[in-house]
Amino acid sequence: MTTQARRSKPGPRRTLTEGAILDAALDLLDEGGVKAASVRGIAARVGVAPNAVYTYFPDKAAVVKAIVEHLLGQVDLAVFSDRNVPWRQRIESLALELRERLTAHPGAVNLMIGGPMDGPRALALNEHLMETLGDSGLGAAEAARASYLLIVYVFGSIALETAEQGDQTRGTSEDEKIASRLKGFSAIPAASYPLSAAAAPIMATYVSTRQYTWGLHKVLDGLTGE
Amino acid sequence: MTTQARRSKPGPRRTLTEGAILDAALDLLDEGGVKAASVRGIAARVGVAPNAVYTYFPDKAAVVKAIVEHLLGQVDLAVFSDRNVPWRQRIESLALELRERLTAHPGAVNLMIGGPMDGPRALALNEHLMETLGDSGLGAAEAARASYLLIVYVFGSIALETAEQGDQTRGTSEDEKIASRLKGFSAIPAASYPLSAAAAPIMATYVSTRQYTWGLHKVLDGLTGE
DNA sequence: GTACATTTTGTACGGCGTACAGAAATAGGC
DNA sequence: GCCTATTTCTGTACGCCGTACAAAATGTAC
Repeated sequence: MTTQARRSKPGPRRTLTEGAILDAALDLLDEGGVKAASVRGIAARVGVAPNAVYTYFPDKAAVVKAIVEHLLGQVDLAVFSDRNVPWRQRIESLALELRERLTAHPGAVNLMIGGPMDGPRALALNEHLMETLGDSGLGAAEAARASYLLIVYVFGSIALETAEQGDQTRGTSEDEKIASRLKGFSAIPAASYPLSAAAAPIMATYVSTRQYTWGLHKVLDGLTGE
Repeated sequence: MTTQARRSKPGPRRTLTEGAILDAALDLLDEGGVKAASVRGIAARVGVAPNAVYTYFPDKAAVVKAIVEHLLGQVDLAVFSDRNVPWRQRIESLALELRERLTAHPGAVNLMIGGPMDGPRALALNEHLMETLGDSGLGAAEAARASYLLIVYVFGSIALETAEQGDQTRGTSEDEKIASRLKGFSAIPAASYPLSAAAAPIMATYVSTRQYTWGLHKVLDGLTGE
């Protein structure tokens, strides 16, 4: 160890870290939605000139990618790897965990869907899903297709859920959201859309954990042929 | 008809129509992605000053909403209402039609997911799905939940599909897209992600019609408890 | 101490959505 | 057939965005 790998670069020490930038970006995302998470906004929050951000990330797309990876990295896949737990339950727990992490930052899921999810964390998630589905007795090819179906369901659900809520303040409880939706649905003309008007109380609950798990169960039922 | 309802307003005649603006916006969306579909770009294409667009739409969000409705309006739901056709097949045909219409304009589905889909066309789609699922023997509440599950699947699939393709030129065939994806997957380190590396040929086909219908069948299987 | 690599800032460019005021064009009331 | 009210479109401008470029400040290695 004659060569000190660290402490090698010349120039002033950095005043920030990538993590601090990502944290600031997430805060802004939570407070003001996607439009608030601008490079200039991030820089202002961490107390630095706008272009200083480009020392840490080549462009804004890289920041977005890093946020996505950061969020995916927050879910500890090892927790859902206990083979003593039935595979269906492991998948359900993971799906619920993902929903919780991502709905905590509305607008974040839109960032994910904006570009390809090809980072290492996304890959690890894919790997984990295929591994778990392998335990279900599915062959390798079927497990792969099935894991993509699950990814579509999870991210599609969350994306639609946050989209339907628009810019609604984040602090509201699930019951409040449902009540607010139901109120909006009262404007549906029953003459033109009788089934929708009648189903308004159900449609209001589309953004609930119950609907999420209900749909997940149907998907899993379809996968296991039952 | 003594009262001419039309030809009533003062002021110069309009030089454009809402439709012309939407067509221009869709063209730009196809050619240059979401960023190209700017108000200024649209105005330039139809040969008008940027702010003239605001005569037809109150703001850009309204234009986006109109595009979404325009696209949804392109699918003629009546075609999928023939009760002589089994309900599963009707849903499958509709799902395929939606995918075709929306993947024809990559970036458009991101616009849909960006905000709530509460326009009349979206409502009509929901109504149609609930009606069709009613034919399957599901109760009203289950049919409502099931239709949302289908919407999540359809729009989630298309959103992920267009996202994974990034800014890939639109003209490429499905086979070319798959080949390109497979090439990219060869970079997956088999040591860290053995299952994913091995499943690369399957994962490459995630963006295919086959995967889309495969997943749809699984969802429908889950819905019918088989 | 000097040379060099690196971080941060100041400034600037082009593009965005859109607000505002004014000019041109058209309808209805007299 | 003028007058007035209303509407459409343009010119201009503001504040925001992402980011390129050059210079200043700061650190390491020789």
